Amino acid sequence: MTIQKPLPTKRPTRAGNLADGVYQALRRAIIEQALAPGTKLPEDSVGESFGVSRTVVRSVLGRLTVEGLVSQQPNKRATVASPSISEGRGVFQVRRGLERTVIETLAGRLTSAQTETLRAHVTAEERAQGRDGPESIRLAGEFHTLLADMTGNELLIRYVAEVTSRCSLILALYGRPHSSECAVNEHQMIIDALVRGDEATAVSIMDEQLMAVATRGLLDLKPVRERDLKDLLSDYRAAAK
Amino acid sequence: MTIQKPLPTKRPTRAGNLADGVYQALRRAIIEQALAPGTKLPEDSVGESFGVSRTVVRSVLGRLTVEGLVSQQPNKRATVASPSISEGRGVFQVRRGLERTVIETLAGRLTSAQTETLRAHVTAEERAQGRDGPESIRLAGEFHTLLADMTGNELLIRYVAEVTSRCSLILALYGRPHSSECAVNEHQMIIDALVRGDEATAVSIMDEQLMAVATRGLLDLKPVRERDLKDLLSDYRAAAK
DNA sequence: CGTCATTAAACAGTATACACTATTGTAAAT
DNA sequence: ATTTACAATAGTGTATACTGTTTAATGACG
Repeated sequence: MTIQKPLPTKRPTRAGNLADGVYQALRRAIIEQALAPGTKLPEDSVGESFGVSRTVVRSVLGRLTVEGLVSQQPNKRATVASPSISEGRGVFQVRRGLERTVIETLAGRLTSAQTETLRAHVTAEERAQGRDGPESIRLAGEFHTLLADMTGNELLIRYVAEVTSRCSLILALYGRPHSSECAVNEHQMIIDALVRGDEATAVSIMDEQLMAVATRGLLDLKPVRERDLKDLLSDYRAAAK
Repeated sequence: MTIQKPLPTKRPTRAGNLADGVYQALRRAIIEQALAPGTKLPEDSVGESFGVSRTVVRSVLGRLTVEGLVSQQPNKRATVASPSISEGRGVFQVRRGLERTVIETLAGRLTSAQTETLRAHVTAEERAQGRDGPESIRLAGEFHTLLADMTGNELLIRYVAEVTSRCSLILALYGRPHSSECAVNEHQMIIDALVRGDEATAVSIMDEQLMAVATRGLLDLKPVRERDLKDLLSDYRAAAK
């Protein structure tokens, strides 16, 4: 039998779910670039910094890995994911398909309350437009998850949230400083089309916009930035082996 | 300090990754209905039956929960998911969108080797058509994941695999005994359209087929079957509380 | 008999211990 | 000086221990 010591400064596990909190925090940290892609995430250190044990961190890292924000390989430290450009393109392509489904589901079926919510959001976007980059970016992203939420389709919501967060990462890596002034106006047009049930128009605006972001706006630019050096080297090494 | 006992019959952890094995096994068991929807999955029992500890089981259940094959709520036992009809519809809708993206990606871009593989698969489907339900169903499903694989889009592959497996669950719950004799022919037509780059036709056949499965073929039928009884009861009990 | 309270058994959440693997630093040998 | 061997370190994989919560069983009381 094992002899136990009194556990001095240990609170007896009050909360039901530490993992969720850590998950949210870590996720935000990654999306908002507080943790740059490639950053090492040893379970111990992360655990210490959140005041939880490896068990919790481990489950969180697992979730984030599934979502593509963290990459893990066996017996190696987890790192903040740093997707390649082609992965990035792939994510954007899937996103286009998903958002089209969102639009199709919503066209002509928005309640007035929902319309109101959307218009209010666009107003907020307009207000934040001139100044404050991060805020503006966040709002632009939220427009899409907001739409997805309104479908009430649980899976669709999850997938859109996932691709949206991955796109944030990708844009941070490969996007040019800032090129989203066009968004607000188009968001307005999407809402209008949605309200009058003009599915085709809504889809085409949305698709166009995402397409633009994925190609002209961002990915085709210069992909090499400081933090990618390591990735590039590893690619070359693999090819040379 | 804690006093440790010698750990008598403990093997020193040979393998690097038990979780993957258990994951595969459990996943198959669920998809193939060896574990019916609603089956309780206590961490201890599952662990014992696979000869691993709760730690491993826990991570596996987490993964499966994300994929929608298992459902978990805090402090309750995990169960094999038993999606509602409306969830089912939602999954099918997302699936339609994803598969459309697959078709669009592939149209006019199939290599001859890929075409060969697809035709061979359809041949296998034809052979299995008359007899052996399970085999036939499995092949019909694999046609879709095979297509997805050919896109080379990692995320798309994962999503299609996920919705496909969820659809298996849903069909098992709400589908009529067997109504997939139409599939083979249409698969052939999709390949043809894909090869000659006729995106519109390929999309419409695929979409039509999935739509048919999701509405006429399956979901609108009688949703209540024996194994749902327990679920229904639990719903009522919860509502009555 | 049925209903509610009380207790016992399962079970999940979390932390920690130990085995194993990868990485890194360092010194010997060429 | 460069490479190889090996030890020390850091980190993951997994099992187990313990605490708190849910659920089932038991019994008291109406």
